[in-house]
Amino acid sequence: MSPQERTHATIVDVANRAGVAISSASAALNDRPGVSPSTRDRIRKVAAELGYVPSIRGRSLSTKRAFSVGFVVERDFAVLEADPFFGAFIGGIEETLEPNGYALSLQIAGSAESSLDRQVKLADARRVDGVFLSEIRIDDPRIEALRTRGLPAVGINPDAGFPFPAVRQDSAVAIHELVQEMVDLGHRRIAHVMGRESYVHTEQRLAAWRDAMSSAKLPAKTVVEGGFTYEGGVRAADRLLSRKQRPTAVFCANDLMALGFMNRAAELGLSIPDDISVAGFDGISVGEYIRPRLTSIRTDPRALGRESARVLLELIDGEAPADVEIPPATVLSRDSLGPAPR
Amino acid sequence: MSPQERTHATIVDVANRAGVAISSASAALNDRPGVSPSTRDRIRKVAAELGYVPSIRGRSLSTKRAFSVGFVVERDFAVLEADPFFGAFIGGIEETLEPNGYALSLQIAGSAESSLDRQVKLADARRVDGVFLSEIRIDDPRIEALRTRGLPAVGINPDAGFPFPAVRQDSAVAIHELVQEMVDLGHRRIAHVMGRESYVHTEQRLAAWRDAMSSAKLPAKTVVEGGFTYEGGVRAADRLLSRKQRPTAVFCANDLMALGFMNRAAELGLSIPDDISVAGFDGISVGEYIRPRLTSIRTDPRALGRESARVLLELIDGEAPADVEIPPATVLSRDSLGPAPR
DNA sequence: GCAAGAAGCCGAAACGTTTCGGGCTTTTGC
DNA sequence: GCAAAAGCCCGAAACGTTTCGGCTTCTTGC
Repeated sequence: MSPQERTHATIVDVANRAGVAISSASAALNDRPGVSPSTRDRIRKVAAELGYVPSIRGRSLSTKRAFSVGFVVERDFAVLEADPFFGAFIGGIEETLEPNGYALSLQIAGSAESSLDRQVKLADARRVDGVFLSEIRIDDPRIEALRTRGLPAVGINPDAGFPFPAVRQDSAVAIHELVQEMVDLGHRRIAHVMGRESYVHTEQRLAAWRDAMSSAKLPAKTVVEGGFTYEGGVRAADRLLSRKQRPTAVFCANDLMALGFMNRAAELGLSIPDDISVAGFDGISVGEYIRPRLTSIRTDPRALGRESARVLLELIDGEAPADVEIPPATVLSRDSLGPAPR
Repeated sequence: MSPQERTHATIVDVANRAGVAISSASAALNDRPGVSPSTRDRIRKVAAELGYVPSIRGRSLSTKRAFSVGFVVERDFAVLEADPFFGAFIGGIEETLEPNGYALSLQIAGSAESSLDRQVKLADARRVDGVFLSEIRIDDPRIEALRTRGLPAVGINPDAGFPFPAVRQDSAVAIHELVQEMVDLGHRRIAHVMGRESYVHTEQRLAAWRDAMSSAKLPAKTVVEGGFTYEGGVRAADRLLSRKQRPTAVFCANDLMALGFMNRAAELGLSIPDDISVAGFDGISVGEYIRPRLTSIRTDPRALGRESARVLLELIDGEAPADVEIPPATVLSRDSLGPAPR
């Protein structure tokens, strides 16, 4: 069986059958002026009869548009697997893309280099009209690559000075609230398990925690890196809980690390939240399913996806969209936070 | 900023600069015969200088190929979020697609109707050369839609009689082993929490469980539906554990339901695995992170993706690939299985 | 009743590639 | 030394759209 045995009706077929020029058919079908109501109807009817659907290929070539946008996910498979951001974000993107006749070209890259490479290939082959930039690193090389190519891009939670339009969801306020909640519960030694180094969102969460600590007049010294993985959380627990003056509360930069931390703490004989309080970030559904249920910070990846796509489409249309700020993340209070032990 | 301000080098530019005809440039760059080594080199050099990358658009139109395949995911967001299949499967697809110059067009559909609709649109607009068919339903309408359109497709774990090439991973053997393990531990009343009705994989797992039970000469009567969701698992626990003669072991058709079941059982004062044994299906990483760790059945969505893409590409190339069977799923023994209470 | 304008329609070019048939030149075989 | 074959290269058509300038025909305003 050949790849395309059944041949599709083209606009030429429609035009012929309706007895008009191709240009008239095109105008009629695209709601452009210059064709009388009666011919327009006739053309429409013929098109429907023939089951005509415009070929995105011809259209692409002619309009110099791919009608497709790209998203290169750069994440370890291990992390990806337990990551809610991914699916929800894409779902949000789709909400905007679909009604606009756009499709999403998704790629998964294992490493940063390959991620850059893939992004570049998408752009150079003119496969996409624009891309989403997520999981942004400090001095991310993708930014420069995109810039020299003049490819429209939108950043998800980038830092200040980002050269493309951005969509952001503030989480600093929620982190402040969370820390304040800990303080109100009597905690004074509050540690942070930070994410993978050199990621912008790692820094953002770290900075917010630091600010919150200093607002509470507490030292923001106790930080260990957990790399956003479960195992990182386990290691962090080992490191933090072996200290003489161990923290009584821990804020982990994502839920996966919080899970690892909790499990290791339990293995070490500590009870949560009686002996130690733990909070995560992301609000993944699994946090609801474990015991104690994980207190976290709820973000809205779906809205982030929806808005990013909207901004990207505007950018592709030649507009100059302003940055978008969606409603801030909120504290998701559950059971892993308790009063500080005395 | 216009969508395409920087203009890419085309094959015409290459041909002009190299002083040859376009057809020669094309032949040279595509390793086709009919051009001397020296001119070939010259053309290649010029192409490199100009940073020439063939436009997928022009190529698509000319070759009648999209160089892109489609995958429409039809799943509730709630399920999607905690689902490992998705990310790993796509990762596997990519492993095959990327070296072959193909891209993946991903869509997420909330409902079955919309899923069909999206699939059809992808096909009719000639956006893709083929599609993956996953989460197949009994009498899935997508099959017919694909058939009438003559669009290449490959099925993931379809049932017998599926009209397109298929890639399968057997799980019946593993389910047999799992049930046998339960029997060996003294269990006699073993229940099944099945997935969402009318899905092929729901039936497959149910049938395997039934077979295993009958091999062990046990009645395969106790079945409740859990719809593949966490809440379904919770409800299943309510239903099964309120019986006078409650089961001592439960096999859930996915891990998410097993999680719900375990949590509800714990809430009802039952201890796992002392009072009741629980097993899931999928082997999601979260199963490792909860206590007790969830015994499950490990599948290999990554390999499934990799092989499906391989088969799909062959099919697109006009070959007639045979069905592929990847190594079977295995039992992932952890802590949620124990001896039957007496 | 007539010039000017508008409306409706058409033909052709353009987008970037591949492919095919056909000339020209060089090599080969005898 | 000559015909045949091979090798190299070229021009043009085709893929399916959109778009633009121009040609008719109709309407309008006076």
